[in-house]
Formats: sequence, structure tokens, C-alpha cells
Amino acid sequence: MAVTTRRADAQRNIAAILTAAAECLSRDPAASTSEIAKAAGVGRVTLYGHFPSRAELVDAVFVQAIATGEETLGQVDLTGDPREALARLTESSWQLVDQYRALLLAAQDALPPGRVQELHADPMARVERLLERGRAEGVFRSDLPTSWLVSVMHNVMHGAASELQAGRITSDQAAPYITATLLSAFAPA
Amino acid sequence: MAVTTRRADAQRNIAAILTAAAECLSRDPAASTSEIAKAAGVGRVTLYGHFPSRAELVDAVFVQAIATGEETLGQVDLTGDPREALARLTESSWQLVDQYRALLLAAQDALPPGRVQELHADPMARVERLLERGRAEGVFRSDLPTSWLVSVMHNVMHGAASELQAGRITSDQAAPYITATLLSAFAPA
DNA sequence: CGTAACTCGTACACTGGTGTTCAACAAGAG
DNA sequence: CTCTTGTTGAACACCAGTGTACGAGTTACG
Repeated sequence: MAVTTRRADAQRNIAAILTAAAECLSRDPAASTSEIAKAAGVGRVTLYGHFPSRAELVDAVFVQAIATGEETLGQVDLTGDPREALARLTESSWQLVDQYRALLLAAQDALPPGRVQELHADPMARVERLLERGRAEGVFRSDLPTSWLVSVMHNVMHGAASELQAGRITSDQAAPYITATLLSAFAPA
Repeated sequence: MAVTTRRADAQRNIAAILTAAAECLSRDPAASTSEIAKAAGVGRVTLYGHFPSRAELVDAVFVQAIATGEETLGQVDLTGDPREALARLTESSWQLVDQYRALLLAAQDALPPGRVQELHADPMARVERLLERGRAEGVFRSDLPTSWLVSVMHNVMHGAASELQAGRITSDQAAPYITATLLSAFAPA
């Protein structure tokens, strides 16, 4: 089972399947294994040779997406005025949420309950840390739980993705709208 | 096709199917016609005798839910200070969102795109009217589109439903949290 | 009470997906 | 160059759901 002993073409195929799956699932969260295999330029049997089930494939894609996202978010400067830091974090997070919107849906109904939440632990912790620093400095409200504020941020961003898809806002309006809303919502009473 | 010429037992069955469907779909958005028929104490064939397809059944249930909701919301006092009116409207809306959460999911993937939006027109208009009055009186912000504010309200409430389901908040915390968040988010800069 | 409306269960055809098996074939590793 | 690992398409079994057909049985309604 040594991963290192995989033949070169097998590794290439695994990568191709992973990226094809990311594309397909981002277009249609219910994309079938046939579609994905075809998009990867690979036989369906080959796909099953590498991923025992559709669920495990979705899981792998999702893990990869989170990892990529974490890399981006890790580069955001979270120092200085917490409000400005939040604006920067929002900008980057929004890009990711928008990009991976459909993939999230796919994960939610292919993965066991709680798994999605589990994989979101790291990005959520990052937001929480920032919010708590802001509270300590008195620029964010302390009358509501931090976890609630995180949830608000999450949902406002996903709402923006819906509004964008529905054509009620444009893609360059999204980030400023979200930021304006959150800064106001998080301000102390 | 005169609806009035339906036999009494047929009308009873239609009602039974409708309420059973509401229950089942609220528990599981993917509930099958067999489950619903069984819950209604009716044969599956009978169900298809009254509703030509699963989609039309879901539509009927959803229409009914919206109508019931509208009745409740219509009784909310929206006069006086717009902020207090918003608090009252939030309280009532939250009950409905929480109750019909799963049903909404069912509608979203059984009904043609746009249909859900279409049926939400009335409740959305009510919120919009209140928000615009508040803007005119200077107690709500005017730097963001009304439709965006409506969307924020919608998403914060649905987010609360998720938090509740995940056990991160309790059901009596939800309404105050939502209200506190929205009043702050909608305040003028 | 008789008839039309309604209901019932079973059975069937169809669809669209998942996951497996097989035997032939291709390609990388040493 | 050979052997092992990997790939391939076609075929198959399976499942779960939707929607339809039929014939016999019930129930309201006038």
C-alpha cells in the first residue's frame, strides 16, 4: 500500500481525476462518476481503482479544496486594526466561497454529517482568533458568542453567492457589500 | 375539472396527503412518494390520482406553507419605530424559517429554478416595505440596496437554523441573536 | 339502491445511478 | 526485455425511485 510505489501514470491519473472532479462538481454538485471519469480522460473503472467510492472521491476533492484555500488565507495579513484585517480576510474568503460554492453542496450530501464541519475547523479557527482579538481591543461586539459571529460571516458570504448567481448583484459589488455589512454587524452596541 | 364536484372522501385524502407531505418533507427533503402516501394512510396510486407528479405535490405543499406563513406575518404590527417593527417581524419570520427549513430544501431541488423565488415574492415585499420606510426615516442605512438587506436578513435567519440544528445555540437564543445582529447590520453608518 | 367516483394492492416498465467482474491490452520500472 | 502494475470498455447485478396499468373492491351521493 506504499503510496510511493505507485507507478507514474497512476499518479498522473489520480491528479487528473481530482482536478476533473473539482471542475465537474463545481458545475454540478450531483455530477456522476461517469462524467468525472470522462472529464479526466479516464475510464470509469480506473476511477474506481483509485477511489473506492464516489463519497471518498468527493471527500478527497473537498480536502484538497480546503487545503488550497488555507494556503491562500494563510497569506492574508491579520495584524493591525482588526476591522481592516477583517476586511482583508473577507475579501479573500469571499473569493473562495464563491469558487467552491457548488463543491460545498456536493460535499454536504455525499459526506457523512459532521464531516464538512470537521474539515472547516481550521478556517473557522482563523476567523475566531481575529474576532476575539477585535473584542479584546473593544472594536467588535462582545454581547454575542464568537461562534455566532463566525456563522453570520459565513452565511452572509454564502448569501452573496446566491445573490450573485441570481443576478441581483455583480461580482465586484459582492466583497464591498459583505464587508460593509459585517463591519456594521460586528460593531459594539 | 370543477373542484366543487369532488367527493368528500377525495377531499379528505387530498388534505391528508398535503399535511403528511408537509411533515415528511420537513423531516427529510428527499422523502419519497411511498413514504408520504404511507404517512397519509393512503395508497401510492391514490396520491398519483390527485397529484400528477412528485414535483407538483411539493409545489402544492410549498404554496400552502407560504400561504400559512403569510397569514401569520400579516398579523405582525409593522407600524411605529421601524427598528421595533423589524424586531417583531424577525421574531415571527424566524419561527417560520425554522419550521419550514427542510421543506425549502425539498422545494429547491424538486421545483424548476426560479419557482421558489417566485413564491417568496409576497413575504419579501413585506420586508422591503418596512426597510424602505426605515430608510426614509433615517434609522436604516441607505448605502446598500434594499434587496441586499433583505438577503442578509434571509441568510442570517437560515444560518441560525443551521446553528440550532448543530446544537451551537438553543432555540430561545435564536431570535434575540438574529435581531441584535440585524439591527446592528442595518444601522446607518 | 344503484351508479359514478374513488381507492387499493400488485405488478410492471423505465430511468439513472453505483460498484464489480473479466479478459485483453498498454506502459512504466528495474 | 520482461514482469508487474495499471488501464480499458463492455457487461452485469443491484438498488431506489418515478410513473402507469389493471381489476377488484369501497364509499359517497342523489
